[in-house]
Amino acid sequence: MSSPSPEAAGSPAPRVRSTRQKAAVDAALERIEDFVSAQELHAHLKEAGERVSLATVYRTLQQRLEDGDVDTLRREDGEAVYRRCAVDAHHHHLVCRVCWTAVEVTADPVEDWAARVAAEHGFSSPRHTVEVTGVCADCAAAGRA
Amino acid sequence: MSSPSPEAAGSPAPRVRSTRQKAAVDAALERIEDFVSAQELHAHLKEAGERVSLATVYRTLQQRLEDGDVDTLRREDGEAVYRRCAVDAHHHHLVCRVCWTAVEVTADPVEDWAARVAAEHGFSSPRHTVEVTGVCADCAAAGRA
DNA sequence: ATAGATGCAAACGATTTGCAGGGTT
DNA sequence: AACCCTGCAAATCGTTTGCATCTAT
Repeated sequence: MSSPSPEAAGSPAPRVRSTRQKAAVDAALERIEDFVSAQELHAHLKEAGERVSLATVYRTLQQRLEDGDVDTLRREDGEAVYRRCAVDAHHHHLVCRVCWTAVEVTADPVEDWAARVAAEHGFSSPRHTVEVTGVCADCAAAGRA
Repeated sequence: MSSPSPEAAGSPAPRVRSTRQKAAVDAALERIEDFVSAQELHAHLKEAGERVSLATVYRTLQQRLEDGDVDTLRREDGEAVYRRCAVDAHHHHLVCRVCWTAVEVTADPVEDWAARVAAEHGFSSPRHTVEVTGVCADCAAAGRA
């Protein structure tokens, strides 16, 4: 369902071109350490004199996302925010009980909770196991639930 | 900054009315255990023959949210999903790896986290397993660690 | 009778996309 | 020259809101 991997035969070389606007977006992402929305990033660029259309900002962010160069998450109001990727913490898996598809998820709240309860009860060297399963959207839609 | 608390003098009684549509929304929230978006909830109602406008569903959910009757979070695509604040406090155990002493602990943060990650990724019927182990204070003191 | 509630449709704000022209390779 | 990329505007989509009407109280 993703990354069909490179081409089979002698295929068309790097099909992605480097342009002024992409460089501008990358530079901005580099400069801004926090999470920013596409709109905010666009405003930053405009303010800096960089002329890049909002559509291009969205398209570039989408690309960076696919390439795993940026992280994204939703703000409470639903706006998506991005940040250049800083690979971190250990994660757990959310597994579909039907097709066994697994999604990586971070479990910071759980790590914290585990450490806390252990500490609260005087336990040392805490260790934990966490497993979350469910029925993924595809399987549910296909009635495979 | 909120809930100005009841009225000072002899003021206008309960200003919120109970209506057929609010009851329908509440019933649906009661019936549906997982997180649902306003649109989905609206579809459920329509399918069940309940006639409630989408706008009213949104307004009612907003109210329930302000009253703290429902939880909300954003799905990956930015759509907001809601769930009646069910405090189904089931508990887990903290086990000593040396003497197998077990302590009951509540894991609300974990329950919430599990439900949240499942919802955020479109998984339904979430289920989870959590195990925390460590070395209890006694065993550690006795050098049995 | 009165003020809150509802339905409908228009308004909104974020994000996406079709299309024609422009720039990179 | 070939094809990707960009800009612009129109289209989507979830959610909010104005307004006339309805109804619980």
